[in-house]
Amino acid sequence: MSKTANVRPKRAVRRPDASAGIDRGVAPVDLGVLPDLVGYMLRRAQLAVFQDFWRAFEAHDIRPAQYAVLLIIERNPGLRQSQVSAALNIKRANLVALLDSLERRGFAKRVPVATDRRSYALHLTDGGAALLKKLGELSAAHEQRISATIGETGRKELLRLLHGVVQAVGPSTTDDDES
Amino acid sequence: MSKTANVRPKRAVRRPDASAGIDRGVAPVDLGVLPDLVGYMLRRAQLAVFQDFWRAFEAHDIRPAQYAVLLIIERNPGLRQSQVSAALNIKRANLVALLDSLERRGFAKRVPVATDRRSYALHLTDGGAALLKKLGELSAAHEQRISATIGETGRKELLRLLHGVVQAVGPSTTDDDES
DNA sequence: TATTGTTATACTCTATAACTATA
DNA sequence: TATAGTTATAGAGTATAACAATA
Repeated sequence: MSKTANVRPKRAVRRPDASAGIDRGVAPVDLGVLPDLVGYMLRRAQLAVFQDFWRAFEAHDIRPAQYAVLLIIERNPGLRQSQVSAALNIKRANLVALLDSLERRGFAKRVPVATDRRSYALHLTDGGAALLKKLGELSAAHEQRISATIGETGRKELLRLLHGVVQAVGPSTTDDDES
Repeated sequence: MSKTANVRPKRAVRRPDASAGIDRGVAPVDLGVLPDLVGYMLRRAQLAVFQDFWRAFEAHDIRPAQYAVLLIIERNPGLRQSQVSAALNIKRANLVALLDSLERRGFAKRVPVATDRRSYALHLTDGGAALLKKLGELSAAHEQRISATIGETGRKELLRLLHGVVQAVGPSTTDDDES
């Protein structure tokens, strides 16, 4: 342990006798090892990326989880709620309101299944398909904005590393299982 | 490394001959482009890593945000709450309860500042310093668990890419500002 | 008896406004 | 007037338990 990366010389907490802490710049706070902790940087990066995503999808009032659900329904027409729940790590109970919203807004629909009247087959509406077409463009631009900062090579490498972390460190929470 | 990645028995969704679909086993859900979206993978990775972190720090009942606050106080003794707030992207209002908890448990303390009676200088207690020493070991082991999956080189590279993303895509929300 | 979708509920995080006591 | 810390509150996101209908 204690590779103790860059030990910055602690910047004196300059504090004038009156007020005016620092001219007008950034806080002189030393983050220490935090920037070297994967968890900390993952959280910061996730917040940053989600913020860009949110801004891009704001006009359509679609959030990450909703986009993921739409995408998975598009790719797997007829999917059941429990399957979406398991695939995306969303509790069955929490998926209900999300789908209610998508259905109410005319993007997705629940179709009764003749062979199993407990469940519904999920499908996109024409409006939902059209929406996804537009969102796909916004998503591509969003990804490109990321590529613009770390390069497309860096983006691919980032994805590769994230997959490695996910697969090994936390193979997802086995989802929904309750009771 | 993935030691068999213990795949839960996951009762095969045994279902009559009705809707054939796919045989037993894992969910036959196609995630489509989701695994190629940085935002989606960042979220999955963050959840996975935080889960490992949580398990590691569980015995001490310390969560990521609390650990970050303790670290930053250790590195910058005498820091004001507003500075911690700005540095860690935690709203001033939300920092109060967090510090109350750390203070109540004897890990940190608020020391009145003679020159400005509105604010407090934050310091670790001896107990807090001792705790951090122990937590540092757990944190190092936690990072090593990540290195074990993508290699120490991969971990370093991951950190580099995450920094790139954070700096360019979202230089943090300028924090607390309200009103 | 087990599963699907559902409701109700609770707990954590985060966000905003407004208050106090200082400055 | 502006700022530091605080309070209260609201909103997401996520977690569990229990129920009805169905398998």
